[in-house]
Amino acid sequence: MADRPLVKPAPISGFPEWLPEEKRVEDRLLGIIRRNFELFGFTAIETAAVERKEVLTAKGVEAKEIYALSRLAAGEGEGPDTDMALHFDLTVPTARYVAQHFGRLTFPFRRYQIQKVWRGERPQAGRFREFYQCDIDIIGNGSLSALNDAEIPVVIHAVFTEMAIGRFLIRMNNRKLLQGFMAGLGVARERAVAALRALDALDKVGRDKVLSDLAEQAGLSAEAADRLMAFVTGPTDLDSLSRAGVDPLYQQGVAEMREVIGGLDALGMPREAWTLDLSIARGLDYYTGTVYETVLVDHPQIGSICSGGRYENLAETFTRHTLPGVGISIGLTRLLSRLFDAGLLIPGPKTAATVLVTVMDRSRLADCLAVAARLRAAGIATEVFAEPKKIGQQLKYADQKGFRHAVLIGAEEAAAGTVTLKTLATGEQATVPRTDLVAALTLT
RNA sequence: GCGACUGUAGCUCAGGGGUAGAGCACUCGGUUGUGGUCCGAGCUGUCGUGGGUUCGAUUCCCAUCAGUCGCCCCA
Repeated sequence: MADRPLVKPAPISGFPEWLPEEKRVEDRLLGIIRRNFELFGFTAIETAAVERKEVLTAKGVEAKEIYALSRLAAGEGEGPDTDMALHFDLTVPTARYVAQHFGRLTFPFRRYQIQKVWRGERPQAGRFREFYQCDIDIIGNGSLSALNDAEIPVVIHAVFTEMAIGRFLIRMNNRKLLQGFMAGLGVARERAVAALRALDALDKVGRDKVLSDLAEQAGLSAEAADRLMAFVTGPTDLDSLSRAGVDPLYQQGVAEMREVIGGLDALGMPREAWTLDLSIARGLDYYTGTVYETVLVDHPQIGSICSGGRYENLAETFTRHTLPGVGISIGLTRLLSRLFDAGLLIPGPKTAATVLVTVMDRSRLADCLAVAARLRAAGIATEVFAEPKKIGQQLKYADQKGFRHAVLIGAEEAAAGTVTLKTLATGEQATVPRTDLVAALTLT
């Protein structure tokens, strides 16, 4: 037996696995997300874990980010390769889904989607190769009102408020402001992309570094870089913004922003929950208007926990219909791992049950099982300790797993038709008639 | 793709050319039906893998694999 070779159980980097008490926390957060998404009228869909490679690469995503599928061995006359790969986000599958089912969907289409995605990246702190994304998107047919851009952060606000993980801030911007402002400065389009990327790092690397990046990597003149920096760090009230540029694209951005802010106020979004931050650019270049990024105010090192934006034509690679959309994604796995690391979330019980029925005397096992059955029928999650061990060990088990109550049934209780109900946290014990046990547990 | 660091008990880690140790965890006990504290006893290892140097390697060297943390990019 000792000589039997073992396969060493080892973690695979970037594929997190939670312990039961951690998974319970994840499920609780998933429940909050799902409930709030539905509260705003988003309906769940699920797409396959795999897509055809040509679907995933249509948007110019780097191929090394994508895990492709192959079989370990090929059958007769065929190769091991397939044309399938694991999806790396939920936006591309949704675009394909919407184009594919266009005729049977009703627009504006509001869906939410909570699934794992896979990315062929090098893992590091808070960065995984398998993780949950929790997406909402609203997709219009031909057009989509800016009121939708306002509703998205309101949903996110509801989610994070209920999660109670500390103060958070939803930072918003509109890409047309940056792009229009740069057009006004005479910055060429291909340089603007590099400039947006440099700007996005502002609060990470600081003003001086961004200025030098704007000059060296985006090729902006010193004057253009200075004016861009002054704009981005300048006043963000709508009147100031309106005066800051005359480019048509810029003015369109101001108008959209005005509509979004009006919508936020009308929807009852608290002013302190969001801010207009002109440095938010977001890396993905399919965003064309509003962009969002959410951070925990007291833990900026955690980084963005939720981000998204508006795209003018979501499914252009799959259909000739014009389908504008706006959406956002919560990176739940990153959020969870960082909240655990920061001690902002502390795992609780290791069991889904609240009551452990102990077995003191094996000859009375049937009694114990009957009590458990009655509790379960009343909707109280209950476990029976089935191993022949001493009562002390059974209580130790109850303590370690985090049950709230233990039920003890010995000779005295059996004779009197009662049980002893012990509250583990306090050690308090009460003698309760069996017929009152459900009521006693429901009250506490 | 680039760089730095780390692989020794279930976990966190110490050690060091003569086949290994601590703390925690775990198991049992401290008599009858009571957990979290305390005390006692016990169990646990191909020292990541392969090769080289050596009388001898877990220890030194090389390679490899794995992991952690940065950069890039992003959730």
